[in-house]
Amino acid sequence: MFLKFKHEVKSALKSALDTTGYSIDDLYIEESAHSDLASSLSFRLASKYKQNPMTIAITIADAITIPENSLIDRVEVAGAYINFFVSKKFLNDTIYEIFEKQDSYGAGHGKGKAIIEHTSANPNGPLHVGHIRNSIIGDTLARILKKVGYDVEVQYYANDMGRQIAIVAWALDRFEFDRRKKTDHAIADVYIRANQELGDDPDLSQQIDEMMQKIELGDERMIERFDRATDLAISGITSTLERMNIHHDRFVYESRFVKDGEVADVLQELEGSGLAETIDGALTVRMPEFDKDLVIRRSNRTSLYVTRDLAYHRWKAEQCDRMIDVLGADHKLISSQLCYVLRVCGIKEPEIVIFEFVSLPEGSMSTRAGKFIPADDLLDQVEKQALVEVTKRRPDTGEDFRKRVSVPVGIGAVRYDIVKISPEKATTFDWESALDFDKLGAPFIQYSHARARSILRKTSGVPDSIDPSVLTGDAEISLVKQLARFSHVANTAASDLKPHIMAIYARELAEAFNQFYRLSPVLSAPDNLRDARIGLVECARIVLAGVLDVLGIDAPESM
RNA sequence: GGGCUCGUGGCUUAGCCAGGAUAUAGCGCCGGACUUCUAAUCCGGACGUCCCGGGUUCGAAUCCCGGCGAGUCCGCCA
Repeated sequence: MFLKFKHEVKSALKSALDTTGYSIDDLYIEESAHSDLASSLSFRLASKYKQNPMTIAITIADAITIPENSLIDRVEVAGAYINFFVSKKFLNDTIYEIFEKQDSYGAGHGKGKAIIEHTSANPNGPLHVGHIRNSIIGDTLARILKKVGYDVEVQYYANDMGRQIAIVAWALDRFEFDRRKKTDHAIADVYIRANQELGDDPDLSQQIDEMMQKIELGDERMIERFDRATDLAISGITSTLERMNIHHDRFVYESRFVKDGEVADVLQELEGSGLAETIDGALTVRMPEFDKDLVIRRSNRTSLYVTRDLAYHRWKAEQCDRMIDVLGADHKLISSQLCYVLRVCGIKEPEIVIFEFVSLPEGSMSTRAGKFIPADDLLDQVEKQALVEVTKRRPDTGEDFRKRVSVPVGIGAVRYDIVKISPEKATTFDWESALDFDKLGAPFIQYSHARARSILRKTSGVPDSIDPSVLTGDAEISLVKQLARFSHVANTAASDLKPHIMAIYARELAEAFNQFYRLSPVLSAPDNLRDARIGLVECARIVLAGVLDVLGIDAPESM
C-alpha cells in the first residue's frame, strides 16, 4: 500500500510540475518524520530557476490536484518542503489488503530465479560465531527474496578438495577420531593437531602436496579419504544450521567441476583466447587493474580454489536471473578478481554481499589454531540463559512451557542480534552481551506477537468484516502505517541486499504494536470499535508473524 | 608500502550510495505507570565537537581532497 501511495504522490507531483512549467529529473521524494512522504524538489528548482524555494513550493503545492478516492489526504508546505499525508482510504485499504492476502501479505515484484550461496565454510571443523554471521545474513536474504517473489535456491559451495581438506584427510589416518563428539568438532580436533604437527616441516608438507595431486587426477582411494573428511564435517555443520532454521537446497561440491571437466574447459578457454598465459610454468591471468596477476593453474598442473570457483560461477550463471554470494571481508580481493575474469569472459557476475569480521576480544578467530567459539556453544549457552529468563518472567507456567519457549527465544535472539547490524560493520563477540536478554531485540518482537495472540485467544474469533474507519487514535493510525510498509521494506531489502533494514522494520513494527496495546484496550472497547480493534490486532499478528518468518525467527504463541 | 571497510552521546547502533526541516534506536543512568487484553511493556528526562582539517553547496553526518585511528587483504592457501 505504501508503494501505491508513493506512486500517487509521484504522479500528482509530476502533473503539478507540468502545469506550473517547472522541470526536474528527480522528484526527491523521501520518507519523513514530518509527514508520510516529503519532497525537497523546491530547493533544487530554486537554484535552477533563481527563485525563492518557498515560493516554488507553494506554487507547486497549489497546482497539485488530489483525485477522488486518493491515497493522498492532503498536501502541505513547510520550510519549502512539500509534505504529503496519507488518506483514510490508505489506512482502510491497508487493513483490507492484509485481511485478503493473509500470510502472503508483503509479497513484492521480484521475478525469476535467484541462486544465493552462503556459509560455504571449509569442512575442517564446526561453524564458529563468525561463520554464522554469513549463514544468518545469507538465510535472511534468501527469505527476503522469497518473500518478494523470487524462486530461490540456496547453495552451499563445499570445498572438498582444497589443501585444508587434504590436511584433514591426512590427520584422520594419523590421529584418533573422537567418536563421542559431534563429528564436526572431532574433525576440528584432528585438524588443529595436524597443523601443529605439520608446522614448517617440508617433508610432511610434501605429503599433503602429493595427496592434492592424486585427488586432482581422480585417484579413487584418495577421493574416498577426502569424501569421508568432508562428510563428517558437513553433517555436523548441517545440524548446527538446522538449529538456526537455516536450510540449504543444494550442496555443490568443488570436486565435481574437476571431475566433469568444467575446470579443464575454463582453463582451455582462457588459454585459447589468450586471456591467460604461462608464467614460470603456471597458467596466469594478467590483471592490470589489481597490480597482481592471478594464477589459475599451478606449475604442477593442479587447479586452485579460484579456478574451481570460476567453473562454479560459470555453471551457476546460466541457471538464474540473480546470482548472489555472501562472503567474508577476507574474500574481497579474490572475489573482485573472480568477477574480473568472468567479465572478460562475458559471463554474468555475481552480486556479492560482503560482511566484515567477527573477532574475539583477544583477536581474530582461526579454526586452524583452535582459536574460535563454536556456534553450537553459543546456541547452547543462549538457550540455557533463555530458560533462566523465561523462568524469571513466567513463574506461573510449568517446566514444559518454559523449555518449549526458551528454544525459539534463544535462537531468535542470536539471529536478530547478528542480522540487525549492517554487514559492513566489524564486530567483536563477547559472552556478556551475547547472553544479555535486556539488550537482545528478538524477544521484544516475539513478545508483541505473543501479546497479539493472547488477545485473539480471548475473543470468539476475528470478525469477517470490520469497519476500519473507527480506528482514529494516534496509536492505531501509526500501527496501520507501519503495517503498510512491509512490502516496501522487503523490496528495498531485496534490491539493495540489505537484510538489516528488515530487522529494523521488525523492531519499529513491534514498537508501534506495543504502543497501541498500551493505549487502546481491545476486549473492553464498545462493540464496533472492539471488532475493528480485533481486526487490527489480527493484521498486526499476521504482519509480525510474517516479519519474524522473513527473519527466520519462530513466533511463539505465548511467552 | 598499496587496496578495501569502518570511525555517530559512557557502550552498541540507524541514517551516508540517490546532500535538506529538531541526527535513529537500544543498553546503561535519572524519574513515572501494573485492582485494566502477559510490565520481555509503556511514558518522561539527562547525555552528541556525527574522528580531525580543508573544499564544493543556499544547505554537509551524508559528496570531494588531505590527515588520524581501528579492522582486513595483498600465496602456484582457501
